[in-house]
Amino acid sequence: MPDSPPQDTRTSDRPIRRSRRKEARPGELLAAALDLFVEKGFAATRVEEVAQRAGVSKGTLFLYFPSKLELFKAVVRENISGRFAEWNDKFDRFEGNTPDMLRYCLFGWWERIGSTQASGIPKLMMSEAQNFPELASFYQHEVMQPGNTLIKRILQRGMDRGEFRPMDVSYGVYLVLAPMLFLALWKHSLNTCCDDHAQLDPHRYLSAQLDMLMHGFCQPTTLPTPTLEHPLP
Amino acid sequence: MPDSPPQDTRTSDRPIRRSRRKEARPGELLAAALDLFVEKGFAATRVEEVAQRAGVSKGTLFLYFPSKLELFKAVVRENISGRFAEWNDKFDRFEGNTPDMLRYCLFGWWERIGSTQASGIPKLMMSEAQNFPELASFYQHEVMQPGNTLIKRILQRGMDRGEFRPMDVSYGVYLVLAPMLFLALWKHSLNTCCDDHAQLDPHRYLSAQLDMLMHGFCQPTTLPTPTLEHPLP
Amino acid sequence: MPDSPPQDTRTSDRPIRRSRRKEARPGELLAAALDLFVEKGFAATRVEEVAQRAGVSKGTLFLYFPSKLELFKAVVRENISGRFAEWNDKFDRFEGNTPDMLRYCLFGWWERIGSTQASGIPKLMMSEAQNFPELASFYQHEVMQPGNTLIKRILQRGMDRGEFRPMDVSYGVYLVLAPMLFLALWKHSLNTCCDDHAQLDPHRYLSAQLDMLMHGFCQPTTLPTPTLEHPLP
Amino acid sequence: MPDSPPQDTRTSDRPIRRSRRKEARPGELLAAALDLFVEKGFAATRVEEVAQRAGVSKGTLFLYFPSKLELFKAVVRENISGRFAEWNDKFDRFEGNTPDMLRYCLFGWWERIGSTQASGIPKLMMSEAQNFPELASFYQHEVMQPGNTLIKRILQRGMDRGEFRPMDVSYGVYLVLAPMLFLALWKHSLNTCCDDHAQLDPHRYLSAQLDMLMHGFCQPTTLPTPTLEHPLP
DNA sequence: CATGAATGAGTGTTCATTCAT
DNA sequence: CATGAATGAACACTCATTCAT
Repeated sequence: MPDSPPQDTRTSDRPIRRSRRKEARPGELLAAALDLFVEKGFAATRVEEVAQRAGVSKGTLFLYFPSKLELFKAVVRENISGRFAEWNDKFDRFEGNTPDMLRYCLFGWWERIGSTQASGIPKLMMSEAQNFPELASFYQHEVMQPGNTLIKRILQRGMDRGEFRPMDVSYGVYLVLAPMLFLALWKHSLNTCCDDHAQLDPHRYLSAQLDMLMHGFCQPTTLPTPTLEHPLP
Repeated sequence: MPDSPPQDTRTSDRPIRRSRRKEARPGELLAAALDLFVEKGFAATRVEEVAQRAGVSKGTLFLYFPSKLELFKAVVRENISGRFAEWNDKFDRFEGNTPDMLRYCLFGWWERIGSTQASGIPKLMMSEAQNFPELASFYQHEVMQPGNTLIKRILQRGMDRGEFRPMDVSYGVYLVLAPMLFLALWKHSLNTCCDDHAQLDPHRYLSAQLDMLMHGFCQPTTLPTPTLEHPLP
Repeated sequence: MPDSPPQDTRTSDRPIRRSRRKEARPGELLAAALDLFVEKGFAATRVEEVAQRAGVSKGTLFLYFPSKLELFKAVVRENISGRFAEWNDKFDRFEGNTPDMLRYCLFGWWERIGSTQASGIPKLMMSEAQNFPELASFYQHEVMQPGNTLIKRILQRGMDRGEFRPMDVSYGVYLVLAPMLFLALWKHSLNTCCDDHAQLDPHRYLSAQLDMLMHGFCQPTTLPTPTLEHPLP
Repeated sequence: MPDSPPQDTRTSDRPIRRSRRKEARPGELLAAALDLFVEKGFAATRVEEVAQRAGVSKGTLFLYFPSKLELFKAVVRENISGRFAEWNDKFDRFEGNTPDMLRYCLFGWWERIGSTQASGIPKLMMSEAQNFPELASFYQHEVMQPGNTLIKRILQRGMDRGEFRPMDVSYGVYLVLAPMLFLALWKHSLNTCCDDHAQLDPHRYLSAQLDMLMHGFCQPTTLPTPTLEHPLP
């Protein structure tokens, strides 16, 4: 998410439409593609529908993205991988205790990704990875590895500072990912599958899961005060 | 742990030659279909490949199943919905305390479904439900509803017997489903996505999750002794 | 060009239509494909048109040939490469003098290939080889090499028997190919380009070219009596 | 052998700036187009690539040539048809004997066209003519007819002067064209098809073919001394 | 009962041509 | 003059489903 490019300054004397076009087209296509990929999956999404929803023709789409696969990669970069730089930065500058850091991380994820359409991408990958090896390896390198590394760094920090008990971080990662994954799936699949749409309050769910995690992770001395006495209403 | 296979009892009263034919073909087809649906998903599985793997021709498949969709339904019935009768039975006859019942339920699920190919079906539904509404409503009625009902009955039993605190069962259901879902996804997608194949021991994972659940569900007095002091190695 | 396969003997008691179908479909497709490839070239020929002309649907074509490229290869094998075995055989058993052999070779080529649609294939390759490398290497291995080898064997035989002067056979090959190529091009392109359709009698043209060749190739002693005093009417 | 380039004389009387612009762009485009048309054929050449190679945008190309087809026509005019005026002139002023004239004609063709990229155009027409009727008729009128007429005039001159035997000129034309065509094809296709790149020396090939032709065309009295005793090394 | 040949609608991608800037 | 963004028709190939044998 770089700021708007500095060209804008010398753009000022040019007609606005032209310069905005240059930004607008791919953006609209990426948004349409995100929606459709999340709704239907990679294979079932037709490029023509993406183009239509973005208000352009099929040919125009291929002007900006050389293939459906590259379009998908661009969607992932725009919505997920692009965020890791910022998050790693935040990690480096964070000064509080590690349980707070973990809490901050999960809630931050919810704000930026989990609560948006982007949370549909992990769901999508679950099923399409097998059928599109190139997609799988792309996602592995650009999302899973940086994400896992970030979580592992948090867990390691906790252990280094004596806040967390010694643990196998590559296992701990799963325990952190599980609630995120569940929320994403719930948002994009479960609630449309289940007829009684029990309202699952994401913040409360995350809080409860964090509390549970802390019981497993933390030394008794640093166990944070549970925000909620018990996670069930 | 699983009972002796129930087929034997049912088989005795059927004429042997005819009935075995009728079972044999569909049985092989269902097995092949389960494998392929789980591996590739519903849409990406080609009926011809199912037929080939079962050793019959494409035409023969359509002799037994009028469409790809019906084939899928049959797979689900064979592997999941067919089990609910037995489980509801067990529930009715269960005499122990409810935490044990929940534990028994999760581990039983793991033995019969979670550890088998059948656990790929929920993963599959996550993505295909949106594209095949008839599939979604079928799965909703034949799997989600009976499953949720069963879990709700357990939770309700716990509350009725004073073992569980009062709770919103339609929310509690999610907390029970979450670890099952996570294990299924881990088995069928995550471990193939993640490069460092951290060994996730399903039994230990289920135990740990159960302990966490119990902290949330149980009255302090009935809180079961945690099997593991802490869930991390 | 193998004989009809021996299965035919046990076919006798089967309904004729079925067994003939098995032969008929690919045959009709190959014929239609030959016509269209020769008329329009490889790239410009649409598989759907091939199918239509053969009286089947597009899908059926792909039932017999996995791709347009393989269809083309099959056309070439059916019409050209398949003949080389027979010709090499004839060469081995030929007992006359070499000038006669060469004459026999050129006229034989005209009867079997030159005068048929198949003579359009070399023309086609001239232009498509650059754009379809796989096609080029296929043609190189299955047509050019065997063909050139056959001609070189003839030239070598002539030299070995003292009928031909010593020569560089890889150059001599071109002199033999040139009139064949010209006839093929004339048949498939030139006569449609030229408005005055001067009738070029292929037999007379070949005879004249052969006489010219013999003046170059032969020892004065074996120079065959020119069939025509001079090649021009 | 070629004269000093005639452009210089024509250029002197034109205003420099404007005309150079007008020539420069189309000139680069025509050169790029010739290369690509010859390499890939008419249909397979993309106008965008032509523009790129000429260093201009696709839109600019269409500024100078209203369509791909007109671009091709311009290429042909620039490289082939434009030469006929000069050649007819030379014919009118030629004073030597007709066999020499024919020899001069063939070698002149080789210098100006055969040895350049332009010799790829006849090859190209062989295949594309069928698919682009407008192209075929253009080529027919602007190249084939003038070319054939020129050759016919030479043959007729030979007959009129008693140097050549009486012949059907519309057939004789083919005998003159054949070696030119073969050389052009060899240059642009055959040598890239054949694995053993036998070096074909164009001058020697033309000489040999001319000698052969003379045996057919000439009255014994005017039969020119063969330049080479026999055409094979 | 079993086969496998036949179908045809559907999809990702290319490219000549147009036109607003 | 020059650009390059936009278009949309075209095409190879796939696959669930049917049906004659």
